Amino acid sequence: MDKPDVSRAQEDFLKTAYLLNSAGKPATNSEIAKAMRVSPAAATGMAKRLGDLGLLTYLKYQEILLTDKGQVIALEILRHHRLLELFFTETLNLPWEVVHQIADKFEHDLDEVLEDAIDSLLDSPSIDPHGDPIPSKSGAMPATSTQRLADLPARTPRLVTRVMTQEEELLAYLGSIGLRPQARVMITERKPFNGPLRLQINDEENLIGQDIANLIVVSETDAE
Amino acid sequence: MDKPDVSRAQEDFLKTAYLLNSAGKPATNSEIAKAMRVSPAAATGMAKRLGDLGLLTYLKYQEILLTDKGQVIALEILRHHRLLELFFTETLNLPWEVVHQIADKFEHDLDEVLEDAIDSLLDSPSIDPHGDPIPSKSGAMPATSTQRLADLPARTPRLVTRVMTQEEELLAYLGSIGLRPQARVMITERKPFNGPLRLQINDEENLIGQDIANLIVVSETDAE
DNA sequence: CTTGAAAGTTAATCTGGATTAACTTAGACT
DNA sequence: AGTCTAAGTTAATCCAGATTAACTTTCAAG
Repeated sequence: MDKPDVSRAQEDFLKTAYLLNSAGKPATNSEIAKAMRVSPAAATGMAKRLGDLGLLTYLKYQEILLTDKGQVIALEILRHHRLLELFFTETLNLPWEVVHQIADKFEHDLDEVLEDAIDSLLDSPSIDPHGDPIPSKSGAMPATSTQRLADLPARTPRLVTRVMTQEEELLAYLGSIGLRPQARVMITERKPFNGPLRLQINDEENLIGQDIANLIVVSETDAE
Repeated sequence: MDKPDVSRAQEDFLKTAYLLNSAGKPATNSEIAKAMRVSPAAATGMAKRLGDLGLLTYLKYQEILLTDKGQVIALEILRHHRLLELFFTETLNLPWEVVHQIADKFEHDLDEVLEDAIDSLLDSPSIDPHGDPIPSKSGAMPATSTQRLADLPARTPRLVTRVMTQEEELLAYLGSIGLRPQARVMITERKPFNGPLRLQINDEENLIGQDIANLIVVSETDAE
């Protein structure tokens, strides 16, 4: 198996395309350009290059689709990213709102020796500090719940499994009110017209808006 | 204080120049090019660019000299490198012969939050696993012994303080015979004409050649 | 004080990745 | 069907960093 030599910019592009797809959005040129904070023209150029490398299929004006080879690389980078996030929170007690940007830089340079050492230190983890699934070394993505807190009926106790944002200030806030993976949550009241939710978080009362509730993923079955 | 935005290649160049100097060699174009594994022409080009940035003084056909600003950057990178080496050996039990190449990649991306977290986890260490001094955050380089094992008189007990190679196989070998920082060493016999040395390493007998003995730095005073 | 090898520089060229500006295409809406 | 806007592409251009090939300097040794 030949592994084409891929630059960081290329890895980032593949990762971005993959993440858009897995968020249900099509990997269009403009979305990718926006996410990578480069001009649309730059994204077009990169798509062509990666198409030539056989890592994605690029057809003018069409959505970009990763090939198997491209997806393997995207998953590898994602695995690196999430392993690193967990590693840094575990070993250094760094708060969950800072590890994302750190991992973004290191993910491209994580060689296999280090990857394996981290994996075994952490006991082959399957989720990172935000609850995002960590692909296995073979490229399998662990299944995750799709139940959003925003869609949960009232008086249904659940566990938070995932918090789907990387915004630093927001994460800091959510952490401060205990809204993080493993927390027990239950909606006690829903205000009408998509109004705020009254919540119990580990037996503490709180109030959050729909936007935030939609970022919180909870377990699909009752909390024990 | 404005920090010019410096690329990895530029950081590597500055680091290389600094290391050559501190090994007593002049930072000449060819030495730098050789150490960085690029063509001499590439080194010339880089020297010009860094000269324009005010990070070194470049005069045609002359030895390269880092400016204060250039040295600050070199020391910062070196600090990152050595902190990372220590961090990875400590947290992951990685052997000392593998951490160098890993740190070479990560050193450019170590941001301050992470640097400080590592520094405090490790209790502001002043040497890395090879005994190389770790510059302080303010840029002070800890003093180190200059006594080479190769120059040590016989029957003089000392402690190994530093092992000056990054060659993987050699480090693995030296580690296997216990020749690493903190080991007690004493030369018991010197064969003539720069011949091999008979050594006691932590009370075990062994035999090494001059070349290797010259890479081993020992304490300047007797082992306790 | 010349000279020749080693060191260093310059010139031409390449590539990846980026930009802006101008043009083209797709697709929803009248 | 025609048209307007948003999305996408192309073209021209830039820069960093690299290469090879050809030239120039330096300096030690005769």
